[in-house]
Amino acid sequence: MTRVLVVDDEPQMLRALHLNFTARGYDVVTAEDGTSALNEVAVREPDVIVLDLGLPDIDGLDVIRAVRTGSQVPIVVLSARIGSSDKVTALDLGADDFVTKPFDMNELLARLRAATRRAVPEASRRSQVQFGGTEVDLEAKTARRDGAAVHLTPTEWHLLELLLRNPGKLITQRQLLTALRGQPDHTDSSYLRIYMAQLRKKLEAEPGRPKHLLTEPGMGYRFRV
Amino acid sequence: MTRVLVVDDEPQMLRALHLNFTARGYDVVTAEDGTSALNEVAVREPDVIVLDLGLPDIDGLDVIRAVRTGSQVPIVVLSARIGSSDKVTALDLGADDFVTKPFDMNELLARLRAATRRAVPEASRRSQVQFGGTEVDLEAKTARRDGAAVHLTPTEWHLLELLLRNPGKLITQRQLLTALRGQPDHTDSSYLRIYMAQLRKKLEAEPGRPKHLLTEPGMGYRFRV
DNA sequence: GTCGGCTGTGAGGAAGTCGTGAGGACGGCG
DNA sequence: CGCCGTCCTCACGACTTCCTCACAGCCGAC
Repeated sequence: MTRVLVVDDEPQMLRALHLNFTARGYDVVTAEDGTSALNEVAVREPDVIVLDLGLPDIDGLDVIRAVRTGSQVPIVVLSARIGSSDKVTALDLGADDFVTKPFDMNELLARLRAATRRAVPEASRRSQVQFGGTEVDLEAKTARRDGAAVHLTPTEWHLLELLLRNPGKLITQRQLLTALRGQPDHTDSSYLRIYMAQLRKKLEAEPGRPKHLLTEPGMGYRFRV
Repeated sequence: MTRVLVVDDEPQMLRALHLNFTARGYDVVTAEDGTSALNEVAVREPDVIVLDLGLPDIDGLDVIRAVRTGSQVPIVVLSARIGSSDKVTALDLGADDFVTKPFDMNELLARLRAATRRAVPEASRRSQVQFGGTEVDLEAKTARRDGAAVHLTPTEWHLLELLLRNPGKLITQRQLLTALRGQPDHTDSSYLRIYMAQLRKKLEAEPGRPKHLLTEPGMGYRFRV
């Protein structure tokens, strides 16, 4: 379910949006000022933000700036300010769309759909990945094999995350070594080999015949769903 | 340079947009009807489209639909139709933004920047090449022939990448040999021949009669789309 | 027609890479 | 101080990939 964070200081507007969005099947989170909005962004990780520019504590434009320093979540600005300079500024700060009050609810909903649709596909962000009989939560740093909890070391997590965050994509040995250790000095891949072996032993049904953590001889490794 | 395709049937509006976009450093391509618009999309591969809904031949909404069947290029709709139902339809068909005439040029430019900014980075789009029944993703290092995954060795990837990154261009044997091995000492082309043969066997419909990985006798090889 | 150069194809040994087991080095913790 | 988990190196069989060689087919030159 898509989670939308609605930020507006007018309780009436907040209620109206909450009602409409909930009716359309969104999971709604609300905030009445910039501080709590930024907090909700960090804690609840919404899939899209509807943001009013006129907030009591922080200026809406600064909220956009703050959100964009750490997230690519789509932001639809909703504001009574009709000056085009505000629109331009908001959009250039990283907002995805700008709707002026008063607005048509159907149009807002359509723009919301457009904003979430073109967002980075959830798959590449999603922290929970499943393959074979294995479940991995990159966020919570938990892994299960056939329901049983599996323990992974920090290096194993690092390696696994690189592969799972790029499903289907080949990650070269150089990339992996550079990420795991500081420098890519070692062209020696023996280091990678033992860690891949450990991951396979812990996560693959048949470690000797991996079906998801694949080797590309002479190049690197790849995660296949 | 960002290439923008402007589609509008009013010559005056077309001129105004052309002028403004060019002044802002865009590479502008224009079309006055839906047919030529679709043609330009295919031929010029714009990075963003500004589309007027009122076209003489095809309905603007159908243009959106047609573009979206083969491309993810951002579309900013520009229209005099102010009914919210058109907005909703356009956005749900895959348009990225909707601006009603009359509009503020600065706002349009800002929305254009927003649309291009959040688009899929160029690198990951350009790295996918298709020809015949073959799909190649140079970034992810994946290849498919009639939907089935095909495995390529490092040398094969190297050779294929050289050719695909220079579509239509002749690559001499010397260039290829220098790239694959360290030194161009060997003028012997037998080495290249076996690798070209492997690529054709894996990627061409009829390896004996290649249609895309072509030989230029005495010179080198060439990739034709 | 014949010849020489170039290309496509098959086979096979050489070289490099990978998976695996064993084991030492280091640091945190009781 | 000893224990334990983690990091990291080394060595060896198995496997993939690289690269050479030899030969047949095609094409233009003469």
